[in-house]
Amino acid sequence: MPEGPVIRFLSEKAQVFVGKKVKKASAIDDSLDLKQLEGQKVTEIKTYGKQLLITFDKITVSVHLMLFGYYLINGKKPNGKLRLGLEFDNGELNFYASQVKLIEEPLEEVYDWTVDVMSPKWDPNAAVDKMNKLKKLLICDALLDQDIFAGVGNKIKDEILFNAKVHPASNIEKVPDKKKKELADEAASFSYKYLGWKRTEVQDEHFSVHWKEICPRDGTAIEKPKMGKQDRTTYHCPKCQKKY
DNA sequence: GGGAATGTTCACTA
DNA sequence: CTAGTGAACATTCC
Repeated sequence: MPEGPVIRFLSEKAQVFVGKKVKKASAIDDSLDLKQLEGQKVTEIKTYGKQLLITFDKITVSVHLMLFGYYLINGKKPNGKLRLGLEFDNGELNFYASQVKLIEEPLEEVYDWTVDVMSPKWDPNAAVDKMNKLKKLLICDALLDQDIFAGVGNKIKDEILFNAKVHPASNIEKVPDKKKKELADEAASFSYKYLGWKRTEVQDEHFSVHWKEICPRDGTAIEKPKMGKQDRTTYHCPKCQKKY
């Protein structure tokens, strides 16, 4: 479920709970003091990268879906392990297999929205500068770095590189700055496109390389080796994506 | 049963 | 101290 645009989509659907008071807050375990949320009014629901932030007067709940997380609005999974369940007068919001945290510090101290590719504050030039500091790493690692491209995930990474015709195993130092800027811009524009597809309930038919077998540009067989620092599956066309 | 897959953090080693 | 490695967690599907 969980790349930036998917979380943004969830956030849009969850806006119906903004301004509502939590009737009941619960979870399968009591590692978090969720009782303090009961009776509190939701002030905002927004995202930072792949995290959903539900803010209250003095506290924020952050939910990260990690790899397997999922949510249900106005529904419960029969045997699911509830990681966070919030009940309101007009419905409920339930999370499973997620990482839930309570944040008491002001959000501006915790998050830098210039790093979030879907934020109005997103700064692609700063991203280029940060990529240059990674030097010896591969470009595919840079795109997954949440301190540079918050919200970009493994699937989006593949699509960005394909659209910019850059080979994932390219050396960061060798990729020209102009091309890096193109990647940064593509990170944002692809994320918004992805969000648009989510809104029309279309799933992944719009992807060009990820999970594909043949390059839509030249018919070459797509390769998908594990690559980079994190050894992630990386779909790419060995022919039309240039290796720097 | 085994192995993957949209992700991240932390303990441990060299 | 730092960089790198491996484990851990969690779920569903084939």
